Amino acid sequence: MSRLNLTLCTKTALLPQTNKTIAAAAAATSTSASTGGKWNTELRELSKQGQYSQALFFYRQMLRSGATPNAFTFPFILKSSAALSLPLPAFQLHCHVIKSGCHSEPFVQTALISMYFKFCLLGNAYKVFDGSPDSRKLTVCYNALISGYVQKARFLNGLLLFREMMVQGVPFNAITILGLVPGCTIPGHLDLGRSLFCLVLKSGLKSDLAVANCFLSMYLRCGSVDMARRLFDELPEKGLIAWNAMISGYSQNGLAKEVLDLYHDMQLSGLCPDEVTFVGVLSSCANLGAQRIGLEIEEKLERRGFGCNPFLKNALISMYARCGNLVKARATFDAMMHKNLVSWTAIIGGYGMHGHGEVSVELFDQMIQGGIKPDKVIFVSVLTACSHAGLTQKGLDYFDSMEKKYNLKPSSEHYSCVVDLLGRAGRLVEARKLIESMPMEPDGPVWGALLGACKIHKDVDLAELAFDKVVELEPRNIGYYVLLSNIYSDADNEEGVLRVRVMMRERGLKKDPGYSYVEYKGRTHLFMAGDRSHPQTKEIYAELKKLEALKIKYGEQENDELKRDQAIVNTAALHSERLAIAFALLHANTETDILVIKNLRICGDCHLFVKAVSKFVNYQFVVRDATRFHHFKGGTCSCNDYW
DNA sequence: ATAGGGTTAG
Repeated sequence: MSRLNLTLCTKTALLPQTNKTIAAAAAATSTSASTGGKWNTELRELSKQGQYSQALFFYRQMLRSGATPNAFTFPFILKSSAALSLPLPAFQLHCHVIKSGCHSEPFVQTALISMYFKFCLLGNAYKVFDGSPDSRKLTVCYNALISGYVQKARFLNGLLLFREMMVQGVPFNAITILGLVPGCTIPGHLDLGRSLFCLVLKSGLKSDLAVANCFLSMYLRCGSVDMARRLFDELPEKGLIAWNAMISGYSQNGLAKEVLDLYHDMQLSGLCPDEVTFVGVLSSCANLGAQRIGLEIEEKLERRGFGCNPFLKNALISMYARCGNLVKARATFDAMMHKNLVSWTAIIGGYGMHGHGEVSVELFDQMIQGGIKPDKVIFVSVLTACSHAGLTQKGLDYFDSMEKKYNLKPSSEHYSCVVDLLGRAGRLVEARKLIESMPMEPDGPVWGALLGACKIHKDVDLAELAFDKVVELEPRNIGYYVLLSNIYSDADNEEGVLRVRVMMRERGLKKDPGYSYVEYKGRTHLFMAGDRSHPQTKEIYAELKKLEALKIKYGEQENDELKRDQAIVNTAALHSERLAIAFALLHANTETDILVIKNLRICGDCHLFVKAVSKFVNYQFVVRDATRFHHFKGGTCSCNDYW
């Protein structure tokens, strides 16, 4: 009889229909009511598969059948209750634990502790730990407590407990470190992270892959990219997670080129990228305006069956939006079944940065109508959209609604948006008043927004005030010096221009050396003026010569406008751009090619240069600078301003 | 058999 039961159980456990599983298992076990064993096996399966509500249901059946839960039952049940965010059963379950006399079992205790942490009931969690003298000898209990405190932003409590462990002589293990280290990412604790790292090196845990990955992501989250890279390079074996951590860490720190290089290296190493990898890579494509790589990745995603991953969908929306392909961004967005706040933020921000503020506002209202609650991040997108589209009143209304309607405290980032909003509209006095009314200390971007507005509306006096403030806060941000210098220059104030220049020299600030880069086959190629470091330098310079030759061919034509362009090809753009374009021409050889070039100085002469070159070729150029997308085709250019 | 953990979008 009992053998028959066993087969029944295992068979049904494999069925996807859980209700059947429960019924069958319940029927099967009802004959041997007092032994918890088969119940526990079933509970483990349900909990493993994430079917938590079924697990709880099953537990109730178990009690009804008269079986007694034991120390092997509760960990599953407590975990299920925590996963379902049902605090009421949590207390009931705690009572059950006590009733069945399992409360001093270490595994049950740990499960109780972590359950209480999931419900943010830190006091209750600590009481479980404190209430039993044995728990102070157990690594597992400390582990649960430490990781709980760290996850609930109580790093200090976690640290104190870790110290207590050391003092008491309780051994720590890899899990202890994994729980504690993420807390070192809060500002000012990196040194602590480093000491922990030393400790781990001595303890022999360094060979634990998870521990190494944990430190890796700690460094990356703290912005210590170089340190992270060193650690990464030293890893004896790099798993997928290490690559992913490094790639998304670069991506979050704005090192988009490094992301693409690393993605390339990863493929060379024979590892297969997964969803997490692609999220990081796509977000870097967005930053570089590298739509073509983005498109390739989208194809790959479809092939790999990652088409439905919401993280990836959102990354795609953002990538297309930031590359200026609003049509595709919108199509991706519209096709998404379950749009979340991030999806909305991406599309709203996309329209905003390309000057379609009205669409952004419309979408935002639509989102609110749909019952999605906005957060601080989306307000930044909406406010920026309003200011770039000149929707001043609308923006002010939204800003007002943040606190009143949605109980969101504006951060200084929101203030800088509104200063920008007012400033662009020429309401400089109000902008300044807003800054003075801020509940927190205004930061660089806030004063910078005012300075930018002064440039538009030619207010030299206010500009000087804003500059004094912003330079105090960000003395090494060269952009502000350039801005003020331009303001003086617009006002024909030669003395002012000179003063700024002297100031820059005294502080040792130099304009960044000009560089340009082109993306090609998943890699980004960087060129500086006079650069000969590229492996294809020879060919590139040859191509450049051919470009010069074009001018001769061109000069034969009798057309004034063309002659002017020819002169520009000849004399204008800086060397780094020429190299980048020569490289691009060298490699592009299909008619549908779109060359995406990110260029920091696609202004004036360089703009005309690319325009002239595009007359000679069948390719399209998309050049992205700090403020616009420039789309060159057949000698014409259309610009999509962000602003 | 059972807890605790490393990588993901705006």
